[in-house]
Amino acid sequence: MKISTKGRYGLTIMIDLAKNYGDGQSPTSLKSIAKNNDLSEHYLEQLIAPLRNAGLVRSIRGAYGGYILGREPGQITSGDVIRVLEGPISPVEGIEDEEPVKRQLWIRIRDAVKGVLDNTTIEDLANYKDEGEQDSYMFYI
Amino acid sequence: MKISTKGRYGLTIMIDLAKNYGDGQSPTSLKSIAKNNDLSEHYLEQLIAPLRNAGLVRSIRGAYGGYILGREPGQITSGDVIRVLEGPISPVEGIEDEEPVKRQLWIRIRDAVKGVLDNTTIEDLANYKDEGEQDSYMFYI
DNA sequence: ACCTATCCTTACTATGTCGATAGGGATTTA
DNA sequence: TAAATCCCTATCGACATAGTAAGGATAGGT
Repeated sequence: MKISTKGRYGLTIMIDLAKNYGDGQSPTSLKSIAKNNDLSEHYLEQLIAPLRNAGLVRSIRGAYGGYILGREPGQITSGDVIRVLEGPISPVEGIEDEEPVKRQLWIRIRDAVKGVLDNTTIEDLANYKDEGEQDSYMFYI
Repeated sequence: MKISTKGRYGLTIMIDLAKNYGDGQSPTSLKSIAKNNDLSEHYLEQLIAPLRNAGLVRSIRGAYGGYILGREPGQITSGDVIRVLEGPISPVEGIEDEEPVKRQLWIRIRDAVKGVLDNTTIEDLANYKDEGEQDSYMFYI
């Protein structure tokens, strides 16, 4: 029941691109994103390929190339990113094959997660300001 | 982002035990549960061991033995079962290590899933009656 | 006392995914 | 034409999943 580094690094990429969005649209290189976040550039290349295929980012090749967001940060949700990199948002494979008793449980979970992911845009994440201590009590399981 | 067969079969076991709960407390054999649900008895043995260690089921050894729920079905949540078999409910490993921007997203997802799992008891699941067509439109991703 | 049903434990295996690393090719700007 | 960048395919070690295999321990029924 975990989101892997694919989805997590994918969000990292998208948030970085969102922060650079708009200032003359000069592309951001993967190298700088990798360095910024202390990640393997080579690994990020594999993650950004599906994001490009899905139209979530556009690429500019050649020297001084890089990536820019495919549309406004407010028009891309974290659900868009997670779905591309992790597959459908669902707590089980083949939810429709489950018997009704458990199916309704999986559907409730799925809809709860969708509710969060589809209502949080990349813009929301890029603009997030840490409000301080409001989450210090949050680490119960 | 999936719940594996461990958690799913674990719920299946608990629901079966809940259905037999109360009628003289005669234990239910794993064999019958396995047959009922067309699962490998041997595999279920491995899943029920942690459930027993956690006190969610009690075992009676010997001929005519089997398992009974460790407490009333209404006092056991699906979250109890999932946590025992799948580990902590959290969309990422080490949520507290994530930077605040993404951490708040993971926390929202975690709390949404917890809300469902911790408020659905085994009794709820065992008593579920299929209401018919109310979920025929539910298979969008 | 013995047989058998059941629980209990450990070991093994096949398959797939994760999280990269390796090595190079294609394209564009200066 | 050199350098920066995107692009593509292959490979790899570690780990988890979903079992199978083999047998031991316990207790009820006869």
